[in-house]
Amino acid sequence: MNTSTSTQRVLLGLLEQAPRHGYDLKREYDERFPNLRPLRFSQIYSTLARLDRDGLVTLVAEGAGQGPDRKEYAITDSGVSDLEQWLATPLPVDEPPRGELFLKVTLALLSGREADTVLEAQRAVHMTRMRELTAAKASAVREAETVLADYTLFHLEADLRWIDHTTKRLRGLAQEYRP
Amino acid sequence: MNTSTSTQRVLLGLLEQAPRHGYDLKREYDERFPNLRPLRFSQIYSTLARLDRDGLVTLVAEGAGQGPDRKEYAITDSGVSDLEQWLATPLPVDEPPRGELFLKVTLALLSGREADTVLEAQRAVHMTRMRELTAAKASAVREAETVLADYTLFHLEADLRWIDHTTKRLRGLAQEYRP
DNA sequence: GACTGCATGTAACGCGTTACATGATTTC
DNA sequence: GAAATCATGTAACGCGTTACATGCAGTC
Repeated sequence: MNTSTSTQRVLLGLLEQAPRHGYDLKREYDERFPNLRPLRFSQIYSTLARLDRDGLVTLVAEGAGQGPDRKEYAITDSGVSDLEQWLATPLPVDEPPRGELFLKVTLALLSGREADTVLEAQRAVHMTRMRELTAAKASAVREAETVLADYTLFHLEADLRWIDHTTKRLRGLAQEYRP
Repeated sequence: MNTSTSTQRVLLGLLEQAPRHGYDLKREYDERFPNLRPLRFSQIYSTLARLDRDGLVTLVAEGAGQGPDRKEYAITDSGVSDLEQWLATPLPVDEPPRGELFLKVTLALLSGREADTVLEAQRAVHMTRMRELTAAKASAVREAETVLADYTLFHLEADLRWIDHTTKRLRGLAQEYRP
């Protein structure tokens, strides 16, 4: 079962700590990962349903508890080994990039538009965002926040380097596309 | 109409050069962007159908030509302005990251597993991939290839920096998660 | 007659988003 | 009694993937 994604694994990881129902999972996710891509309720419930169907998770209690009916799920053995395997396997690094910025530049050049301004505009947005993030990082309370901010900052920097690098090569690229 | 994605825009961009049918679009994409995420036929056809439905593209000829029936599409005025707006608008840069590696480290720490080995394993994979890409870049024929390789290389480097950076902070993070 | 290449799709599924529906309990 | 919070979902859609279906034309 190597098909599931990191969303499924987060839920498995949280359920490994203790059985929980969907609402609690959502709250704990929001609390622990406020700066990661948010998870909606609907996504949590549908992901739980799939995990259940695939035997990585089991319904251990239903209807009990205060308030409306709740469904408490627990991780299964096969869920634990799935999680373990995920942790042990590095992220794939050989996937071809989406290259949205590259696409923009290429399509601009192909159609004889100004690719320069595309890169300049992106550069400005990146600079602004880096300043924001640097400020946010300085006032961060938890170390996890700064570590995550650094992740984004490093990649924004990588983009900036590429933007500058590519700006210098625009003439050569243009010739390649319109010979 | 700001909803469409870069896949839609690539097709629009190619169709702006000349009307084409799906099969040709696929071939031209493969030729021009062999190192980007591949587009399947099914995706091209369904994307074309959506573009048609949204008025960004129009069917200009059907059935004509040698071989089986073909459907030739042309970009519309509204398609051109969509493309232009896409080129003029920088990529959003304020979206929260997916942070898969961050998630792995966090979940490892939460469950008392070795987060160190997670980062080490990832580091090794990254190093290997960087060597491969550097070699590929050296033997690249087109400048577009090297520019795209640089994009990936810069981001692999950013990941590596983050991996090293985070490795040094593991103790602090661990304390934060298990107080 | 079989195979390859050309050309177009459909079906089913995964994952994600937005919007909506349903009820029960707690609080004012 | 109204409103907020708790808790669970469904429906419809977008985009992407894999697998499968169809049928024509030219080649061996």
